[in-house]
Amino acid sequence: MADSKALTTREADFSAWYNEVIMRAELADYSPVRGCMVIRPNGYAIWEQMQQALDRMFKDTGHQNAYFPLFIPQSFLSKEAEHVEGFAPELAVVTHGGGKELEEPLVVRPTSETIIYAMFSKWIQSYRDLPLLINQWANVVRWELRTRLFLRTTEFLWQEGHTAHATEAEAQDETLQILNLYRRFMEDWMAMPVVTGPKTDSEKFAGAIRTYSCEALMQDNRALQAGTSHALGQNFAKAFDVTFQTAEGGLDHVWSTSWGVSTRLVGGLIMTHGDDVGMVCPPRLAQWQVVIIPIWRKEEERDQTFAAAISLMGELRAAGIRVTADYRDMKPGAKYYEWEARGTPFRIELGPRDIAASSVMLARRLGGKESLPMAGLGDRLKTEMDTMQQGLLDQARARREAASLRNPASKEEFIAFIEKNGGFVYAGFCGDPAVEQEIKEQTKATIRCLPDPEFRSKTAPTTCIWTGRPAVVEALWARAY
RNA sequence: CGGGGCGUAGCGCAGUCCGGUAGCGCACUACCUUGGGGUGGUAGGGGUCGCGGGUUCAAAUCCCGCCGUCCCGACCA
Repeated sequence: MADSKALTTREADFSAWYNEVIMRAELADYSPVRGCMVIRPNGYAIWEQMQQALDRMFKDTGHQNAYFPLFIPQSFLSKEAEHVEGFAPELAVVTHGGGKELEEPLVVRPTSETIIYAMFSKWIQSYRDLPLLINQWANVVRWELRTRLFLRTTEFLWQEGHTAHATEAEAQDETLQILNLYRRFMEDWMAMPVVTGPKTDSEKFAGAIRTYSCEALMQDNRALQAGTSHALGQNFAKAFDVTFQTAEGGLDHVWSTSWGVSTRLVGGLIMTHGDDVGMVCPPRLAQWQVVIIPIWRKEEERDQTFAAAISLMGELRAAGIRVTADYRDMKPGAKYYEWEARGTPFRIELGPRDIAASSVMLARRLGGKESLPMAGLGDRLKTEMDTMQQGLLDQARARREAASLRNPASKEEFIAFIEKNGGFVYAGFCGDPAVEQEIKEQTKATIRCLPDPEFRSKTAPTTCIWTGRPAVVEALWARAY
């Protein structure tokens, strides 16, 4: 511990680096309850920005928010066979209430399909009630064996959409519309490029007929499942008797979908953009896009500087920039380190020299410091933010491509690449269980998804993070759409 | 549940082999100093050394038991 202020580098120990970034940026903390996370104000602010952006996108596509109970009767889970089988091992169960043992235990929701479809069956009578497009912002609990801050915690915050449709085609459109919405959010707001596509049967959601996911590649070259969208077919409709009268006068079960993203996205943001100084937050999701650091030597200078900072802050806020100022009595350098660790995109240093020259010193989180005239600063900052937002996306995409292998010539090349680099391998070995098993055992690689066409190699159709002969991929892919 | 590591101040750790006054860094409190990249100084607060038992004049240290926690495997938004 020669220098307790030095951050572990990503290169040296990614996991330790990740935890240190979270602690330094004061994003989250461990709680007294094992596996549960306390989200601190800085971390929650990022989640709030995400919520606002996503919520707007949901509303724009006709979805409405609602809220359903935290407790679900245990018997509800059992109504869908695959669903209960998938979630049983990770349920938290309430057996006592009001000092008495309950007649029927209540599970704390691991996801809300069951309670929501129980309600849908009361709400839906006619094809005129469809589609029913509902979203819920909520917390859920899954008793995972091993946890990591933001990425896999016992309790987490998320958004879960649940929709019911009259036809399979319409439900399928919804599933893909949301997948695309997620992708746009992750790329445009988080500057986190993703590969989209259907999951294999073994990886799909418990109870779904098809699962689509957004897969991102982190800086340790490991994949992160950032969001999922499920086509549930009529499975839950049949289990919960969600029927409607068709336009033709018949009776049918609805076709439903469900989809969600969680606070895991905050973890993804850290692992995508963070550097050896700490967090890097894309401007569009930053609580504070700009922080003003007043600098002074003497009392009279302080008053003058504070006044200038307040005035500048007012101007920038009027221009629609999220800006704050740090008036604390600390050395400027100490403040710089703190705001950099938090990931604040831009810092404005404002001292007597700048005020005299009607200029400011602008420092970018990604590096580079220059003196700019105070006039027109708002417009300049907006340009800077656009540049940074785009730069982060480009950088992340370039990193992903550098860590991707397309069309390995042999199983051996595939295994060697994964073992050496990790990353995404677009290849085609799935369909041969023996080879799949061998790769899994030797490399711990798994099939993330069967990439949508645009992500596949131009020379040959492939799948993401391992797969096989194009023909096999084509067959799986055809079945998924 | 299998294999391994660790429990000492809020955090990170030394001390344990070889028993003898409870330590260090960061953080915190007060004052002074400093202020365009973590300023320096002085003083200070904070511990049943994970829990229980045993050996001993004497246990953070040795012995036995228990508990907690972290990492690796099975699970995973």
